[in-house]
Formats: sequence, C-alpha cells, structure tokens
Amino acid sequence: MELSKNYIPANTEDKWYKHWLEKNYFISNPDERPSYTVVIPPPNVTGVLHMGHTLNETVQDILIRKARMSGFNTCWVPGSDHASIATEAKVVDMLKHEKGIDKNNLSREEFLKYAFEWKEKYGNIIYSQIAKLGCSVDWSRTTFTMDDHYYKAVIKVFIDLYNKGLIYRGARMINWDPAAKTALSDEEVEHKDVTGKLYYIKYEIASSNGSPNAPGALNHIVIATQRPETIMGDTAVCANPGDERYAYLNGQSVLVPLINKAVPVIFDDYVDKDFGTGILKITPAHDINDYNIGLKHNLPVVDTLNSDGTMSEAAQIYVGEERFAVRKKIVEELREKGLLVKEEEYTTRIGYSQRTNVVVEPKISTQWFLRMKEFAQPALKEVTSGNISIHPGDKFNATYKYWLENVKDWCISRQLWWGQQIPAWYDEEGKFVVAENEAEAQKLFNDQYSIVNTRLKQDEDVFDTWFSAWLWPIEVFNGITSPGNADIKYYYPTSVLVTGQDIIFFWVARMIMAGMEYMGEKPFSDVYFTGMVRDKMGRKMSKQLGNSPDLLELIKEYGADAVRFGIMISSPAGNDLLFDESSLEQGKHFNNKLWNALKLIKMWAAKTGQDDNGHSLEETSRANTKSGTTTGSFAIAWFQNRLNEVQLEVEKLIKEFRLSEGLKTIYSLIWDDYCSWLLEWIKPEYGKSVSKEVYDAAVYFFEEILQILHPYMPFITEEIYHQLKDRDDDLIVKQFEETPLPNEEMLQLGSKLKDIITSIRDARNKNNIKPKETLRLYIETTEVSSYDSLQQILSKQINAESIKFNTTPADGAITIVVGKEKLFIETNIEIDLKSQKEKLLKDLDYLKGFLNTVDKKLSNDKFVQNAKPEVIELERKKKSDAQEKITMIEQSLLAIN
RNA sequence: GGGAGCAUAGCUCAGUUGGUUUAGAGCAUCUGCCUUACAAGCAGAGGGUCCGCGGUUCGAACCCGUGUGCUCCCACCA
Repeated sequence: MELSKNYIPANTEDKWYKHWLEKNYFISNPDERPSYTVVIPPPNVTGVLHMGHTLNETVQDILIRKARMSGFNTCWVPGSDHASIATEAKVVDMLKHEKGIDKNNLSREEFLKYAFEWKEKYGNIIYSQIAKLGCSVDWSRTTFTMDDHYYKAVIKVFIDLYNKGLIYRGARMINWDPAAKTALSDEEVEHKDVTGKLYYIKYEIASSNGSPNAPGALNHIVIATQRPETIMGDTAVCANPGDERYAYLNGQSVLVPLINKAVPVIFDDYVDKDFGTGILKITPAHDINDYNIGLKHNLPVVDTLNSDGTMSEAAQIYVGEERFAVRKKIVEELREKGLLVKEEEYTTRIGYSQRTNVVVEPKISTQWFLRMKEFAQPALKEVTSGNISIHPGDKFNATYKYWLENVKDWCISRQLWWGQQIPAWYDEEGKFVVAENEAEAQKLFNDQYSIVNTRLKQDEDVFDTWFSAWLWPIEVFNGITSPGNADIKYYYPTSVLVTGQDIIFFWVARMIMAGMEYMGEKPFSDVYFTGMVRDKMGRKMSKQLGNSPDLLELIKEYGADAVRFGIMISSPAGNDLLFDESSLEQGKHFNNKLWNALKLIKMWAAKTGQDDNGHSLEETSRANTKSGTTTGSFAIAWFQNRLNEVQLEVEKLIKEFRLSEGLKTIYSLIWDDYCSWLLEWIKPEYGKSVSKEVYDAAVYFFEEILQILHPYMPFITEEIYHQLKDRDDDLIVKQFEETPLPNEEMLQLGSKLKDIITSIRDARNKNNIKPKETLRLYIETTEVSSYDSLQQILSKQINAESIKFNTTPADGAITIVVGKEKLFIETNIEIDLKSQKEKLLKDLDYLKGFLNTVDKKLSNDKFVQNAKPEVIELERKKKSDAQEKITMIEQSLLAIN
C-alpha cells in the first residue's frame, strides 16, 4: 500500500485504540506477575477535560504503558467524581438558564434526576476524551463516586467513624457559601488580595449609667470596619485594657449607628491598640475572632444574614436586600447623617468559595465534623519515614508536614442534594441516631432513647465530595464494601498517584489517612505532582480569558500523539508549565519525521526485493563493502551502543519521574542519531540498494526506538511497527529486554566521526564549497587503524574522492583541527584562506585562554596538594592536550602565511 | 505575619555528593541548500556578567550569608 506523503493521525488513532480494546490489553486481573496500579484522579463531572487533565492523564498513561512493557500486570482504573458542590452549582445553573427551572421548585428526587442526566452526559464526554488521548485504562473497572457500592462504602465509613467517636455534630463557626447556600470546609475557601475600603464610623456614647464623661472625652468614639453592613450584628465594642484613651469608657455603652442599639464597651487583650482607632466592634455572628471574643465575654449572637446573603429580620433595616448592595447604602446613609468620619483604601485578604467564587461569610451553623488529629499522626509518618515518596519532594514535604501538624476538624456536611445523603435520623424533638437505614434507626431509637415507632426524618444534607473521594484507592477495588477481596489484596497499595499539587490537602493527605485507617497501609508508594498548566504568557487557563484550548480540537488538529508530545516536552515535574501550541507543532513535525523514516525504509525494502519474494539483494551499498568486512557494520555497531546508552538513560529517568527529560532524550536519539546519522550512513547511493543485513538492522533499530517511544506516543509507534512488517504481535505489549552496558570506545569513535564530518561540512560552508564538489582529505593522525571502519562512511558523508593518511597536501589546502588530529581539505577550486585563518585564530584564542586557566590551577601549590590525584591527572592531560593543539594550529597558521 | 520554591542564551528549561574544558538542549534567529524519506526538511553558524554583593574552598552556576525580583502555600488584625 502506498504511504501518504505525511502522517495522518486520524487514519490510525481510532483504529489502534479499537484494536487494543479488542485484544483486551487494558484489562487486568490478578495473576502471579507483580502489579503496577494507578487509580485515575477522577475528573469532576462538571464539564469537559482541560489541559491540566491532559497533562495528568498523559503522565499516567506513560507510566502505565512503560510498566506494561516491563513485565508488570498493569491496572489503571478510570472513573469520575460526582463533585458534589461543583456539579450541583452547574446543574442549578443549567436548569435556570436552559430550562427556566428554579431548583427551589423541584423536589429532591426531581433534581437528582436532572443531576444524573448531567452526569451521564458529561461523564461520557470525559471518558471519550480519555480514550481519544490514548489512555490505556481498564474500562471494565470504571468507577463513579456515587455508584451503588461506592455510596454504600461512604455510608459505612461514616457510621463506623461515628461509632468510633471520631465524628460529632455541633454548632460551630464555618465558612458559608451564600450562592450555593452550603457550608464549606476550610480548604474550599480561597483567599485573594482585594483592595477594599476601611470605613471609620462614629458610635455615640450612650452614657447609660449616668457616669460623667472623663475630662476631654468625646461624646462618641470612632471605629474602623471594612464591613459596615455588619454593624447591626454588633453586640459590643472592645478596646485593649491597657489603652488609656478608652479607659474612661469602662462600664459604659455605645449606640450602634442607624439602629441605635445600645451595646456594652468591653476590654480584651486581643485588640491591637495601634490598628485603626484601637477600638473594635464585636459582631459574633459574622467573624471568627468576634465569635471567640463573644464566647469569652458571654455576648449574644445576632445573625443579620440569611443563608442566601441577604439581610435577615435581625438586621432590622434593609431586610431582604443583598449584602454588598446594603454595604453601599449603609455607607451612604452614614455619610448623610455625618457618622462617617473617613474612608481609606485598604488591602486585605478575602475568602472566596472555590466553587462558586462568591465571598464566603463566616457563619455559625450546625454541621457534622470529623476529628482530624487522630488521623494526622499515621499519615504524617508515612511521608516523613519515606514510606511514601513525594515528587518533587523538596517542594512539598514541608507543606504536607505543616498541614498535618496544624490540621483542624473537617466539616463534612453540605447543604446540597447531589451526593451521599447523611445517614442520620431525627425525631421531631431533634434527637438523632446514625444508622444505615430507617429500620436500623428505629431500632437504635428504641435502644438509646426507649422510643418506639416514632416518626423519623433523615438528615437533608449530603457529604463533602472529598469525604467520598478519600476512599478512592480502596473502594475502586471494593475494599470497603467487601474487605479482603482478591482485587484489593492484589492491587493495594497502588503504585503511584499522579495529581495536581493544588489538592494535596483536599485529597492526597486524606487518602493517606483513609488508607491507614481502613487498610492499615499506605494507598500508594509514590506521589507525582504535576504543575499547573498556564498559557504561554504565564496566565492561568480560564474560560474568561479564552486561553483554555479544547482538547478534542487540539487532537483533531495535531493528533493525539502530538498533543501528548507537546505537553510532555515542556513539563518539568512539579513546575507550572507554559502551554504553547508551538510545542504541539513540534510534536506534529516529529510524527512526520518518523513517518518519513518509514517511507525511506519501505523504499529500501522495495529495492532490495525483500518486500514480496524475499530475494536477497545483488548490489550492496558503497558503505557496505570493504575488504571482506561489512562496514555498514560500524554504523550498526555504533548505533546499537548508542541505543543501549539511551535505553539505560531513559529507564533511569522514568524511574525518577523525569518524564520530560526522558522524552527529550528519545527525541534526540530518533531525530539525530537514527535519522540524521545512522540512516544517512547506511543510505545507498542513488539507484543502488542496501544489503539484507543493513536493511534488517535498520528495521530492527526502528522497532527498538519505536518501543522506547511507545509510552509517550502510542498511536504512531504502533502504526509504524505494523507498517514495517506484517506481524501478529503488537508493540503495546512488546516486552523490554535487559539492556547491556554500551561500549564506551564505540561511542567515542562515533562521536569522533560525527565531529570530523561536522567540521568538514562547516569548512565547506565557510569556504563556499558546494556539496557536489568532491574533495581530497588528508588526515594527520597517530591512530590510522581507527579509521578502518570509519573511512567509507566518512568519504560518503563529506563527498571525498580520496582520503590519505599522514601525507601533507600541496599548499592552499584548508586546515582544520579536530580533537588531536589535523585535517587538510584539498579541492579543485580556488580557496580564499581568509575565513579559515579567522577560524584558526579564534580556536587558538580559545585554547590559549583555556590553557591559561589550567596552568593557573596546576601552578597553584594548594591545588596540587589538596585536589584528588585523578583530578590533577586530568588537569595535566588537559594541559598537554591543549599545548598539542596549540602547536598544531600555530604550524597551520604558519603554513597559510 | 509565618513558611516554601524559583532566578542560567531572545523564549522554555537541563546542569544529580563543588573539579571532562572558558556552561548545555529544544524552540526562535542568521547563513547556505527545492541533495530522490522528510522545506512540517537538510547542512552549518551566531548567541550567556549562570540576578547583585560578600564569604567558604586549591577550585563555586552548584555550598553559606545577604540584597533584589518573581511565584506559591498557610494564617482570625478590625
């Protein structure tokens, strides 16, 4: 079949993915081989995959494919996360805008029906994207965090932890999201720097107890606040007890402006005398500090906000209006009434809901909490002991440690419908039990409260999505719902977790906790953190900026392999990566390079007559004959060693999770060593053909480099593997064999050959000698025999009509020094020696400078005394080498003049 | 306020116990090539005060201190 001019990904990608599926290569079952297991960080079913996912999935697929080709029983579990709040927000939004439905008018069941439809739709899009990218996941194990068994697992764990006394229910100050109308955990709040205003407001002194004002005292005080809309919730004002300016207020009250409510003046060390006016309004319902001071001083709590962020009845004024609108109105009213003393610009950090991006309100609310201290110790030890390795560790070990040492209780309840409903049952008086179902609950009511057959109502709330996600590496193998089953025993602990550094606390730390609690063992051995994908200007990808490309579009334009290449070539572990489509372009070019190498080899196959009839060839390439030995054999022997060198290096790099460097190494092996050197070296002259031996070697090496590249670029490698030969086996499962150490001498000989060729080509360029112009090469060397195997290649690559050793040419030849050898190039055309003289002078300059630094070292007594002998030996050698070269160049210069 | 990380070519980055040269790669740039696999290519070249300063050392891009500039995480000062 005729090969297309360029590689066309669309022709191969779906075909091979389908083939791999049909052959069940992705499916894993426990057997006697060692397992290599990865659980996918389940994408949220909130939408489609973005570039961050692309990077993550690619990394995982590379690791999995590499392991699959290295003798492991690989299992990559795909799935998705219901993402409670994030998805619910999306569904609510969709209902409102697309169907004109208000969530408040739906029953829980009706809403969940829509939510499941949403999940079905987006879950499937996500899965198809994962497939398009080539990910070799075991689809038979696809798990969703609200699957029946998974749902049960979450409930079971909650009940278990409750019975262990690790879960409690109570009123605490929590973060409230007024848009989603739910509590949030501390980790779901993002703090951003915001320039706001500090308003200085007058509070009249009420003088309620009739005591006279102190001398010089005013009839009002001034208090600074950023949130004037909260003043109606004030239940005291507070000064530092050591602050003499306010001592006179002891026992007095002040009036809250606008509503003229009298509140006491109290004193507490918490107040900083030097900030603002040194006096603080206390609003226990809406600030965590105020709440704590309130507790200490027994202050009442006046909650002036409704759950949706509007003012409540308790606020007395502006009831039902939105909080930020009210802020403006209150400032205006204060100004009109002369109660606003001044405003100043002020930068502060404000908490935003990670999911709805609205300003979070501190609010007192009854929620479920999980005690975390008990979990922190074992989870910390796994990492500090090195039992779990984090990559890159220098960056994250400290962060991990800090969080665990300062961990706070986890608010696990959410006022949402999308998620696992909390299995707590309440009677009409508010007594409750925790039970799997209502029947069980009735029984417990009987046992605990001696109440029989009362009307029970299940808790309306659901769990934080992370309260299900933390069980992921266990329950994808049903480890909670059927402990000790064959899968969990075989696959747990998993090998590596690949995820974003932004969820180290949300998820990574908590999975380790759950693993220790429920399996008594870590959930994974390594954690590989990828950085954030930004655009090439370093900005975060976002819909608003329009800089977040569509994965399927990219695959359509460049092909999945090129997308994988592009994202991997620029992604050092743990650092943010700047995504630039030009790297995908590079990937596309790389595909094409491979494709063209294939075309070349197919052409040879046709010429050698090996394609159909298996004829051996009659003619051999010029590079292939020399006195009975095949010198194609040098090219072949050299490449074999170079290949071994790269194989070992890539092996090491992947083991260290330095995937980007691994790809660069492979890229260079293929483009430079295989295509630019090897294929050119063994390429026959026009009209001639290659020997069977050389042809076979070229094919064999092609297969080898395809194998190394396969984990990174699975589609094109599989395609070419099959284009090279008709075969029944597939590259995806081709096993790597043990790699022998490369022969250093051979590698050096190859480098020497390359250097000579490059130097001569440079000289051709500089002296304007056309490639077609033949030249006569003279080599001054002490190692003539080393050229035995190089000569044929050399003369072909530089188009030499003759090569002579240790014979001096006539005047007018170009002189080049390569290593410790002197080359003379003689041609039939007139040469202007100026440029080569310049080159020699430049080389001379460099060498003299270099010699100088070496000399300085060697003439330093301290160096000679202290340095290691081998270092000194090396310096001596550098010195003599440099001297030798200098002499050679000086002689050459003399000859020119 | 506390902590972490980073700063090397125009850009993105390597540089793994301090000594293989006066520091490397890819991309970009420049020069020459429509050479029969590949112009999405080939051949070649140029390009750096390793952020500043000080120190340790025979020797520093690398270790220490300090300054500057970025980035991120954590934290309850209105």
